[in-house]
Amino acid sequence: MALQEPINFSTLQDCGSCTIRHRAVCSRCDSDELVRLEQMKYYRTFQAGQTVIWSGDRMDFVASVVSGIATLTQTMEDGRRQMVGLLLPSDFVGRPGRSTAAYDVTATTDLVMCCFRKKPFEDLILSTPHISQRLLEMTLDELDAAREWMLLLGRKTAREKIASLLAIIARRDVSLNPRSAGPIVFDLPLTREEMADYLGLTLETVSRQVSALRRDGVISLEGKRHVTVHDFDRLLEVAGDDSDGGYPV
Amino acid sequence: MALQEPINFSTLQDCGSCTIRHRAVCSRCDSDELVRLEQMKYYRTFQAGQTVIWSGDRMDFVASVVSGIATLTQTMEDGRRQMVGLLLPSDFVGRPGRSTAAYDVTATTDLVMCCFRKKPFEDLILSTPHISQRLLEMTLDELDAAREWMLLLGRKTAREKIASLLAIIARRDVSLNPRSAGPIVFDLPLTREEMADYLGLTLETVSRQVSALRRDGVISLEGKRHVTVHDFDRLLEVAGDDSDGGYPV
DNA sequence: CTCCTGCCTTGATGCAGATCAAATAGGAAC
DNA sequence: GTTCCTATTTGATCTGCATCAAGGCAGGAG
Repeated sequence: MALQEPINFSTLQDCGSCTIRHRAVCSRCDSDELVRLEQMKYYRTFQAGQTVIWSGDRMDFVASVVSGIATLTQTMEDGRRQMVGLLLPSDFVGRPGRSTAAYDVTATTDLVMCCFRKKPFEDLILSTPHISQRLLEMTLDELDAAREWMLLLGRKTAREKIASLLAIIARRDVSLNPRSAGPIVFDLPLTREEMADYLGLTLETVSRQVSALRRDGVISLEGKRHVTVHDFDRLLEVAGDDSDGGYPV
Repeated sequence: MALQEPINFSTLQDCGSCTIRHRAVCSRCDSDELVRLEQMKYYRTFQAGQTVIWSGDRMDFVASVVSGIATLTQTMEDGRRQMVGLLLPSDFVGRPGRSTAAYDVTATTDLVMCCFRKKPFEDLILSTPHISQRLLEMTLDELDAAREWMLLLGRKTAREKIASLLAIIARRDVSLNPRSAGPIVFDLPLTREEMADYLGLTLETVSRQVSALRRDGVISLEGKRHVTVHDFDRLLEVAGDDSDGGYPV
């Protein structure tokens, strides 16, 4: 994989100019609260493919994803794997009050995380409602996302699953790089195998269904990762979602 | 189903003697906070099979399940259904800051809920960290449960799914009626169809796999609902869970 | 008592996706 | 350029669960 881009840590140090400032767990903090957070924070970087932490390992920090993408996966004894979360910039990792990791956390792209030592962070949220309220809101959002994913895993066909995943990635991409109209273009941040682990499929089925969506004109592919969605409503229709589910925002 | 048992509302009115006092969203409240909650609370009862609220409907309350069992389900346009949550006594329903229900909520047994009008409740949690902290903790637990369910839906076989569901119900039953050792006995609170909706299966497959577990001696059945688990570790093994996943507590 | 009705079981068959196997494409190292 | 090496595609076959179709059973109404 590519070498890691150099990180400008001097820029990172300043919460006020942080790229996830307005969306992360700290988004509601006032300047006093930010000062306290800045004192306990530190950055960690991981290269694509590296494991951040293994399920069951001692975990003495919590963190926000600053840039890059990480995954949460569960593994059964015989090796079956299920991804249970996709962590994007501003998403939160770890659980106050828990001492070990519940899932494997892996960097799928180069990754920068803003970490807080767990004990000071736990103390801080007891006295800082702005943080715990935001954390509650983010956790409720994750719970909704997990439940939407349960519908996908339990009831959707392979074709619908692939289309749903593409729609989620496309929606996120538009929210980061808004454009007025026209086709949505993005790079898949996941390998076929990672997509399979997320969707409860095999990588062969993923590959076949991606090819089928290309054949049917729902998407175009350049190379294996670069995707063009010509008609987002069509994609949502194929995904089995209510087509009034809202344009990507 | 049976007629609803009479509810003794005079007993219910008093938070101090409430059966879910120590586990619900109010568990950390001091007596002053309970007084404020008592002023805004009211009880609602539902008969088995009744719908509490439909997805998309306006929802101007949040609530705790006091007794009975409710389900959260999502439905696709063509009728495919997936249960995304099982609500047991002390579980919380609804989301502060959201005005409509995100899921269908249905009573599968006779049900008593302790409801709080949403606006006063939202105001209260802003000033009552005991409630919002407990709510965060409960939401994080639900998120963990949802993620465990994602592994089940995405990667487990039908047989493992059934065994997993039985293990969850058995575990809950032991936690409510602890007994030192010996077989675990309980009644299934769900029909075969509800089990299928929870597990991402058809009701026929559920029926077949329950019969198979009976044939193999993993469980015994009297009638269709009364289950005996002779060896909990054996059940966990069939469920594909780490056998050290902890004895029911 | 008999007849419903809702819930459940069991059997026969079909198919979506898994599994097994092989070929191809695109980088990176040399 | 050649040689690996990994990710991906594609093909052939298998299988677990869905689907379609009959009954069976228990409880309530008459």
